[in-house]
Amino acid sequence: MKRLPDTELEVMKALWDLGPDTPRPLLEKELSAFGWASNTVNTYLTRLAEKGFVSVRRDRRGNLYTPLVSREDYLAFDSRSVLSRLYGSSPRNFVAALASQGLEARDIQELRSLLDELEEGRND
Amino acid sequence: MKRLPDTELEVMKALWDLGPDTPRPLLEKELSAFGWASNTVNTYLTRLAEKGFVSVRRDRRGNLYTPLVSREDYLAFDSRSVLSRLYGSSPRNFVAALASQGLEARDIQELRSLLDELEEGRND
DNA sequence: CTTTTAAAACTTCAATTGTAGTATTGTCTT
DNA sequence: AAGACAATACTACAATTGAAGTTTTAAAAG
Repeated sequence: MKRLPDTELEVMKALWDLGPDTPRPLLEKELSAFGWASNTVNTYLTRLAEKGFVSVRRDRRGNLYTPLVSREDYLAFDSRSVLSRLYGSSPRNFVAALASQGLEARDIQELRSLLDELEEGRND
Repeated sequence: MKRLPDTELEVMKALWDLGPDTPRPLLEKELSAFGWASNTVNTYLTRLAEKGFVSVRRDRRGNLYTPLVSREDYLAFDSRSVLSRLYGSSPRNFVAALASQGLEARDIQELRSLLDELEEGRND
């Protein structure tokens, strides 16, 4: 797997939200906030297809796009990659970097309950 | 602040480890594992200087390089940037993505004690 | 003071990314 | 079937990145 550039990632996020066999108009609507020309979205989709991240299926009225890499798989890859690049592969270091600018109480609570869940699973 | 490309980041990491006024030979030794030509390191340093990430001081025997952005500041920026790009700005989501591939018990312990420290600070 | 030479500056080059224009094609209308 | 039109494909182009070659500079050796 390879890290995707920011723009292609935004397209993937839209596709993950919209599910398989997304028609182009729907996708463009989802991405409208970026203000990209229609051709621009086209380019990103082509590149994602070349990289094996989406499949394209031809339909009478237009193409249908489907993500070939799941959000979960990409995030698993990306999060590890981030961690090793700058944080010595230590999750603690990453959260500490975040916390240096202050963390919301809610974020801390969420983390804590996630850790609880993780340890639950471990003790089965 | 702006995210740095991978190679320039490696140079910054070396400079952060070596401290201010690092002479070139020392820096290159630190980076030797990458197998870059000496000229290549030069290029990266020039770019980092243009971007305002390092300062260069001329000395009789050669240049001395000093990081202008601290590791702490860069990590604080980078960690937030990562979080917002893909994790809905939720630290929990990031750690959950990591955990989907399994987390070491030690990592969980470290996170937990970090959270404890963070809440200590908060209750002063 | 000239020569050598190591360091640093400047130049180059291909691949990737951000962005969109032009060309083509396939479908719907008449 | 011919034309209109919209959707897709192909081409373009500047900026950035990864990498290193060539030129200049300035210090050390004679």
